[in-house]
Amino acid sequence: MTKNEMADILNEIGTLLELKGENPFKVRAYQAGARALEAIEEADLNRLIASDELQTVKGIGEALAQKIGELHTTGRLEFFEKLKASIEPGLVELLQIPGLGPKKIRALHDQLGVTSIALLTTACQEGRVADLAGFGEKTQEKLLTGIKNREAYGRRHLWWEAAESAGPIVQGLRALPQVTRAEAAGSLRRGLETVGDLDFIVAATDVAPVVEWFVALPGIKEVTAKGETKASVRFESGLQADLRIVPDDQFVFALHHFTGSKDHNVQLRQRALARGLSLSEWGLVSAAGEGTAKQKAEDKSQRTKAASEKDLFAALGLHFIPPEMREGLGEIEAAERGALPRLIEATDLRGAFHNHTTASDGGNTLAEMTAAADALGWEYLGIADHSKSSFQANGLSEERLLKQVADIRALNASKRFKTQVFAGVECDILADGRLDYANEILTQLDYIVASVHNAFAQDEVTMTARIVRAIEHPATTMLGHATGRLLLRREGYKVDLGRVIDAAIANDVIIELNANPWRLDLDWRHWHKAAERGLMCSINPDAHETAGLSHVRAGINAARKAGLTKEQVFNARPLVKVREWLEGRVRRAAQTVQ
DNA sequence: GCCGTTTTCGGCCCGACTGTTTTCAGTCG
Repeated sequence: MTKNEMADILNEIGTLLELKGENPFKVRAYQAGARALEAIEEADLNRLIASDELQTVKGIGEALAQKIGELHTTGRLEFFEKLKASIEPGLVELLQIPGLGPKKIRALHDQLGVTSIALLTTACQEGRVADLAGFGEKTQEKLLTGIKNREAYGRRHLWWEAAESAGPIVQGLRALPQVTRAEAAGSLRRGLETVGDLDFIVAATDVAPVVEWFVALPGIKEVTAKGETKASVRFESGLQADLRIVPDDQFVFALHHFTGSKDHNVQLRQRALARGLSLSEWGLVSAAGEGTAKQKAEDKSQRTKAASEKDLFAALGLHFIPPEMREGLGEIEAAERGALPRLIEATDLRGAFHNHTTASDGGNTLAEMTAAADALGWEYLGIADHSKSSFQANGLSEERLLKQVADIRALNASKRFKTQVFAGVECDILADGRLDYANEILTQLDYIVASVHNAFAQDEVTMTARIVRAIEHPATTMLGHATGRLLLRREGYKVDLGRVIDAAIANDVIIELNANPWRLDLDWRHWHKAAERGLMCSINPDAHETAGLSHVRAGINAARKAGLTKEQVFNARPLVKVREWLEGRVRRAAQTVQ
């Protein structure tokens, strides 16, 4: 059983205990244990279990260590199976309905015998829910609506699409006369690959007109909350947006609060408490004395001053933590040690590889793509059209590929653009791990992106061996989209990424961080440790048209979440260095294959 | 269930909003 499967079980235990009405802190302990488990490297985990040291991991105590050990050795957990058997399975899905938590679900179950969404629907329609204590007509109606819209409401949205929706709203808010500052916060600001809802934090001199403007935005389907400091709306698209309004001198605290993940915020508040301080979205105040943190924060003299988030972190003895890193994955400890990396920035990129043209399935010609890269100020652009086996994508025959290489050489010689074009190919990794062209073709190119485009259903051992074989090919420069996943649409193929990463490091092969907003593959969660071990990253837009070049922005988000520096990203290097490195690879490949 | 530079027991982040209530519980983030 893999560690992620074990973590899933711990999370499920948490959910089941919650439904049983268990102590919420116990529930949280299981969830925290699951996260702690996920953060351990597979190899370290085996060692920790073998040496009986799992309890040294923060968040895992005696009980969890025993349970993880049982799962690891037997693949089963008796406690879990008994727990599962003791709860109606239909109750778990009731948690998905907005407005229903464990307490209300228990009331519905105990008093009305509700054990599924179907039975709840009937009970609502017959008016029996409204008669329960703590429920009413409105609740009953809300539950019916929630059931009806469950699918659309529960859906997450691509970061890219959420950012496109949020941009105009932030601009509109900033243009209001009452607004002094406005930012989008939440997972959007953290650059997470998918976003659940939008959060807007606004500093304003007068609240009401801002709220009225917000709830009248075009495309709003319903206003779900409207109070003195916040409003919530839901758009036709299913996307929900929350607006929070604060006085200007409390803006920093609110922005921080609604940016951090739940874990990050909990950890930071615990840190504050350990220092005798209490942190909330309203301010950082002394934890001593009467009154809530909010009440104290209303008194300026009691509130720690913070003109920026940097001041807020400094008041807690921390270096500034960039928004992308605020996931509660160890960034606070790193910030305390002053060990946070200097993250790569969008302006560090000097070019990009893995871009398509009309020669295969792209929408723009070689010249148009180059002109677009030139307009972005890029020093170089790598073209990598599909190879011959990708028939569905109009993959290039040897003849067409060599023609394109000649076209690229001619374009460079013409000096029509400042941007230098590298001739490459996105070469299919065939089902047995061979590349899609003979060596004498491959060695005429500047670089090769090797990618899997078929036989996704291979088992993990076969797929891993296939990809490793492609990595070991001397002509391979980089590995394309390592898992083939499409966010919110398709799981990646099964592959042992640890072995793939080891092979890439051993063979000096780059792995791409495919920046297409649907892919973001290899996932940022794998990058930090891999890069520390020497894996080189390339942020590749996989552009199929000129506009697609801008997708590197999404890749930068992911790289920053992973804590990557510009030194760890190949296409942050200047042209001369890149050319030198690629030429060295080609020379070596030519010698090896002869 | 976890954890400890006040604690091995008694805490565990903090606040807004809604709906159902006449002072608060439940849910949500």
